[in-house]
Amino acid sequence: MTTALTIQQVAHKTALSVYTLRYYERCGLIAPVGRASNGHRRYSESDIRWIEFLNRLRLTGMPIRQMQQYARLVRQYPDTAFGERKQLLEDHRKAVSEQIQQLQENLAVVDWKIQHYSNLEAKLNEHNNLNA
Amino acid sequence: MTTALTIQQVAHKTALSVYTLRYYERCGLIAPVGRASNGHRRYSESDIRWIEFLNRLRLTGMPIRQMQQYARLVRQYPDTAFGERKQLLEDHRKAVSEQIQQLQENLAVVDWKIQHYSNLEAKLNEHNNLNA
DNA sequence: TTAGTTGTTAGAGCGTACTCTAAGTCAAGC
DNA sequence: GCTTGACTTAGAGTACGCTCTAACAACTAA
Repeated sequence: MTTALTIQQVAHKTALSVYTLRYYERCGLIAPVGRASNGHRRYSESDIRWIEFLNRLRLTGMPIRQMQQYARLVRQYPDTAFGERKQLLEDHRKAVSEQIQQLQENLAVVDWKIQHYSNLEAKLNEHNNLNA
Repeated sequence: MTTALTIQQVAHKTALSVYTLRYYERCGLIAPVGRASNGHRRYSESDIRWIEFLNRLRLTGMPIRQMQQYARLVRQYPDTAFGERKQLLEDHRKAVSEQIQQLQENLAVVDWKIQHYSNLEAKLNEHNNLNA
């Protein structure tokens, strides 16, 4: 028996809103999901795996356009053309690595500023002590 | 002699657009900049240092609201209350560190997928060789 | 039977951070 | 004097990624 989850359950499981799940389906990020007899969506395990991977891409800042391109490749050539998909992911990995690098460099400057404030505080205290 | 730069020059130097520079001034991120006799902005070196630090905050993803709060503190208490500013930066540093952590974790999953595609490609090639 | 819950759709609205437009000013060069 | 170009302003427009609304459908429990 395969578990078929409702949109609410998937929203909880993936930390995406039901709005977002429907939105992603509308714009082709998620292939049309199966339906129960009443027309309600029922997500399969493979739907959920796909959504979870999408979410990884999203959380690394991949724009929706690029996720759409990736989704298109997967659907168009399910069992071949890994190269193109791999290339897309590798380009993204490179971009994210560079972003992490940038974040670390900029964070170092913020750290420097925090240290600067610590020094100023220390001097202020010293001054107060001398005048006590 | 202090160098006083035009908005164009500052845009080049900081990699922000002239629109953005004016926008930042409008919304209080940058204190009103000095003017030439013709009303054109002239940025001082300390203006530029401030803009460059703002840019660091921006590039680490600090929202404009928070930068406004920081700017307000700096202008309100220029020579005291370092504690509050320091706290703001420390909170931000924590948030950015966690974001970097998250990015690295999610990137690891992307890496795993890339590796997966490499393996599939290798199998595909092997198969083709056997049938050659 | 009726109220309540959970879903459906198309399409409108929103928050963020810019980005651009329109109309005008000012100084320099022809 | 006139054009050109760099600037000014207030305010409108844009791109992105959701987020919500309105109107309706289907099922359940009282």
